[in-house]
Amino acid sequence: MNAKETPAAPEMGLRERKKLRTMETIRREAYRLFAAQGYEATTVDQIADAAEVSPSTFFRYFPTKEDVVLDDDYDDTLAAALRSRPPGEPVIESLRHGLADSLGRQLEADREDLLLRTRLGFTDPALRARSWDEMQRSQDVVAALICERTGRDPGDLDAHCAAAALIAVSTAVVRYWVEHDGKVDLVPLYDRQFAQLAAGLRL
Amino acid sequence: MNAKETPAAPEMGLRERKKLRTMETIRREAYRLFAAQGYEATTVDQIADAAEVSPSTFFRYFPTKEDVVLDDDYDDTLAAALRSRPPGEPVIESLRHGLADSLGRQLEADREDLLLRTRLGFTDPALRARSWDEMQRSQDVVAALICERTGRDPGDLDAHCAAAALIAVSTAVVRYWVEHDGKVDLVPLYDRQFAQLAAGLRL
DNA sequence: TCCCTCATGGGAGTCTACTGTCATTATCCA
DNA sequence: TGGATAATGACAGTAGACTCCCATGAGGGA
Repeated sequence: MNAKETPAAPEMGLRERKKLRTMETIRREAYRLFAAQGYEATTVDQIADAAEVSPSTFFRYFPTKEDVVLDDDYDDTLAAALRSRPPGEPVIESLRHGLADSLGRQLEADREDLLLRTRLGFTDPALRARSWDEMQRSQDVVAALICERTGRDPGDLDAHCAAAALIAVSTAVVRYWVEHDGKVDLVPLYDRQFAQLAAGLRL
Repeated sequence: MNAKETPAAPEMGLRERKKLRTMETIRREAYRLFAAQGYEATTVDQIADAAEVSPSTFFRYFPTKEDVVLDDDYDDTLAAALRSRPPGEPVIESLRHGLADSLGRQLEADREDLLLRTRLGFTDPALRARSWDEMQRSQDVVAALICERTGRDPGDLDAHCAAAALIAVSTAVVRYWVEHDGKVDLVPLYDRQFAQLAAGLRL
């Protein structure tokens, strides 16, 4: 998921403001096309056309087509959110709050955009690899937190499995949210499913 | 993961035996090259060369390069394994046995091959999308089983979250196995981690 | 205002997955 | 053994991602 671009600080010149605008336009048009036709079916030329730039310019802004859709710092956000929780708290609680916080903020800011991007991540084959990577990274962040708090060494299997379960559940919740067009409230869903996990999945 | 090809039933003619052998050769050489240079870096021409066929022939056997690495029926196997368990059993138990069975069989048959393919699925960016899909399908199979056994409707979030957690844990276990070069015993790891899940991840 | 820098467009070119066609060669069957 | 059938190879061709290069024109500083 993409961090929102810092919107045109006043102290920068026309040149840089134009560059920012161009980048935003390219990204916006790309997402629009991806949503309408799928990622693979959308060519760089189409994106460039829609954004009214040349294909050369597209590649000056984004080294590859995939990069249009990349978000490097989601797990940093998550890590930060987690670190702000009291160290004595059960990990599952920290994560519940951490996710609610970071997602909540994004939801208020960009609801439609978030929904669109998340849906793309689930539905478009070529983008699922990306989502998987993000999931893995989040999982590693959570595993690291667990190890840190409980004094295990970083490769500990228990920690990684717990992290995997937690992240998988939150992903499943988000998937449910996407499949219901964002018309359900995320946070109570999280609460319930995390509680189920803590209770040991009696099924 | 690919099902092992049924190895040349005696009743088929030379033609078909040759076809099977060609297909196996292509796949084997492809995996060898993927392991050595990565998936993206390996071209179809290289695979064809290594398998001593023309590129045309490659595409006659595999519609796309990705298909070389595809396994359509892993989740069928899983579903079958699950269905063979007594319906009264807790789902977590069924899955534990189902996975141990199906994996156990593959382990005895193709240990090295399985390790190689699984590792590729984790490490190669372009193949991770595949792995994700397989995970999702397995997850849906498990979710379906849960719904079936507990009389929920198929979209039920509780069921999907439970399935997600279970599959995520088994994936994490397999990942650990791969990262330790297959030198640890899978089954006891499964047992322990599933037990942790059932106990509610007290961390 | 003048010059410098830098974003841009255009075009030519590469690489690789993938398609389609046709002649050749190997198996199969009567 | 001979004719039908099926597998193959060679070749030409398309499409799309990505690179390189060069001319042009729009900001920006003096």
